[in-house]
Amino acid sequence: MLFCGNYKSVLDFVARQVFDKLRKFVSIIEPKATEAMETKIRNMEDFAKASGISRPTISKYFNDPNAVRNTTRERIEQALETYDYRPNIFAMNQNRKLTRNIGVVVPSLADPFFAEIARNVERRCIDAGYQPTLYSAHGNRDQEVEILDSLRSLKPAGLLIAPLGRSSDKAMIEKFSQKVPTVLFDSYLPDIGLSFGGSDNFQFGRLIVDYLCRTGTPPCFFEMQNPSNPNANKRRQGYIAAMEALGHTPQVVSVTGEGWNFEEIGRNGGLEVIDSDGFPSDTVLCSNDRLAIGLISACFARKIPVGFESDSAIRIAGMDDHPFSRFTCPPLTTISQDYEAISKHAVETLFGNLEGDEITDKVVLFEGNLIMRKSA
Amino acid sequence: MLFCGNYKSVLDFVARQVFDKLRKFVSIIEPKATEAMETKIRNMEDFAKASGISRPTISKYFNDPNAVRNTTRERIEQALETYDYRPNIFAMNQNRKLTRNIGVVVPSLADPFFAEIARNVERRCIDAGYQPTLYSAHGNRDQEVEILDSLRSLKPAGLLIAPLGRSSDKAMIEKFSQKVPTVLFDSYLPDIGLSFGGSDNFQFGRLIVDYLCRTGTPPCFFEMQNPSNPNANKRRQGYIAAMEALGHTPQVVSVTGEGWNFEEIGRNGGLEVIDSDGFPSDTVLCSNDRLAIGLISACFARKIPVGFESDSAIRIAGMDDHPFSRFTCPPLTTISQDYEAISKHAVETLFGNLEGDEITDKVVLFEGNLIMRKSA
DNA sequence: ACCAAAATTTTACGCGCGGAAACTTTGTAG
DNA sequence: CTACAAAGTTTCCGCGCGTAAAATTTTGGT
Repeated sequence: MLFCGNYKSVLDFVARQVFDKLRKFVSIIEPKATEAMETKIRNMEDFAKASGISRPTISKYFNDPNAVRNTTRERIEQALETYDYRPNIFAMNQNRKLTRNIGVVVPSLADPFFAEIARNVERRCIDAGYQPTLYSAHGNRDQEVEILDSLRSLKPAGLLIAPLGRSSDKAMIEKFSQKVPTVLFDSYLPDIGLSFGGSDNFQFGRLIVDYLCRTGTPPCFFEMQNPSNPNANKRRQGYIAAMEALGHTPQVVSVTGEGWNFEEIGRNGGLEVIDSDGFPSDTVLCSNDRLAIGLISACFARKIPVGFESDSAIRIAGMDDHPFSRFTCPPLTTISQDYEAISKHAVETLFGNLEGDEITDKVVLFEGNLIMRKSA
Repeated sequence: MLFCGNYKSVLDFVARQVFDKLRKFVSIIEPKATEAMETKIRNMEDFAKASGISRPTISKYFNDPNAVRNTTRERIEQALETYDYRPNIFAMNQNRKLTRNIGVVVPSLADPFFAEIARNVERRCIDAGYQPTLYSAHGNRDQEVEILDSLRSLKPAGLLIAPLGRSSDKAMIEKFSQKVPTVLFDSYLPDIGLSFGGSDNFQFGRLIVDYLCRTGTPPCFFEMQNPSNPNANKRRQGYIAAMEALGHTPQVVSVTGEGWNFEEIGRNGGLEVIDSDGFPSDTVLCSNDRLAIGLISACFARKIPVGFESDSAIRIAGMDDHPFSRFTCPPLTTISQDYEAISKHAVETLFGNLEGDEITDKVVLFEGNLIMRKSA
């Protein structure tokens, strides 16, 4: 017999011959083989040895499975199933300039709206092969700063942040965004980050004012005096513009209150208004659903029937399509935010940029949809 | 002049003399000094050099600030302010057997109850000098498994988990808890983890049944047919025991529904019951507040007035003191869970154990308080 | 069957820190 | 002042992996 070819193919050939000869003993051999498999894989080197592939190649595979040849990838993935090895993420991230960590920051997780959008964003990050870590500023400027501060040491590949808004430390966020690719969502901060994606809050006003005027008395606008969220201002402006376009006089009712307990503020503010002069219109458009929930609660307390039916005394509408707004009494008419579109924009813009795409739009606004329920 | 003492004290002496001579130039020197300070501290070695303390001591300080002498700690902390260096957490955790990472896992962040308790737990971890990372299983068994799986690679010092409950992969959690100190909260899994702390759901039933019976018709019990959370069973049992103790016949109304959309389930189930035979009592105790919110919504849809007043047709009570339950129409009478006590127990038990304390109680139950509002 | 291009292997170094060992300085007590 | 334990310093090694360069092998197409 003549051996031709490189030593590897010769070895392959010999190995196959030997294995065929030994096949009848396979039942005896196998227990030993599994025993050998049990030898703990402690690091990439062990795994490389066990899988018969060099460590640098394994390393390449974990950084990008497509960076290795198909056949190699298959061999690695097969070995991976056998030995269930996973690289030490601390050692990985130590030398890598760019980790696959993504910081996800929202102003308040106690607000189901943000909980929902955070969930959506999180899922998308994981699906894209990144590792999101979720943070909530709990409505607090210092905590937002603290989060960014501790985020630095995670060397994140990117940041997806819904800023607190007015109370954010904009300089801090801007500084951070210059080091780490950052995409904003929900709440806009001028000239910060790669891009911003959120709802067209101005359009919200037009949409719902049109509807409310078409079906009854033109609405007044119910809001917090010093809204922490810039969206509230856009919404007020949208309301005013829409009213004026229709030839009505805008009427804004501002109530005091600090912080993020919007339901509480809406309720207390509502009670105050009701107990003094009352609302200037029998239709109240609230700056957001949570205020509306509080206001509905206040109306109930004062036995004022809410709804669009003839036996009702007041119509109330909100904005956001908060997860709970369909369970208020009556269910809340509102404008839905496009959760999916917003989270999709944020994630895809960030990852697109990380992979070299150009940013096409600095600001992307998504339209809301009118959700008609019983309250207005 | 004669120099006596070791070379360090001599140097110190000389340095002080030199410095005093140069004091008048301090305004000239300082810019240079700050310039020197700007020399980027890239690692612990640089920082050690800059602060004039050896690297191993710096290392000790970061692992436990109390492990170094007071004067040394002050010097380090002063240098820390000057140079704002922070150790590379990846390099730190690579060699340390025990990180300061704490995994915090809740079944669903979209539920404000868990959002709230998670916030509480998070805060306590940070205050204790640990680094919590928050995860939500989103009501999904696979995601819970996935979280624990990816948590492994973070080498967490401990795990604080509110399991999904019935649908949890108990074997997985148990296996995990044998490697990582684990404390359960909210939802009990027998014989898993160091300790469990949660509400005494059995007592909830007694408390509210007593109240409802004292003030009106004995309640029926409204629940999901296959509650994913074991607390629901305890609550039913508590209801039944309390009713029997008072000589009443317990009546349980179970509605179908899967998942974590409790409001939806409560609403649909409520509509179904109302539209067929109606509830067996004019007082309905709901297994949790979210079901109650759904039921109130159903009653409103059918124009059934809810409340304890004479013009009402049905009384509804819940359990949890959900953040929104005070804004329902009418505000929901319920049993409050002791968020503070539960999170405190979880955190303190875990950290106590990490620092060598013995576990005193495997199971700790906290009593709820009756929150009387208008709904019952 | 041959050859250039692509992929893999070999070899070697470094990241930033933890931690051990042997030694020196410091603080405190007798 | 001496003695001694505690704290700090020096020196060294290793963790698990990224990454670069050079050598080698494999691949795909002619």
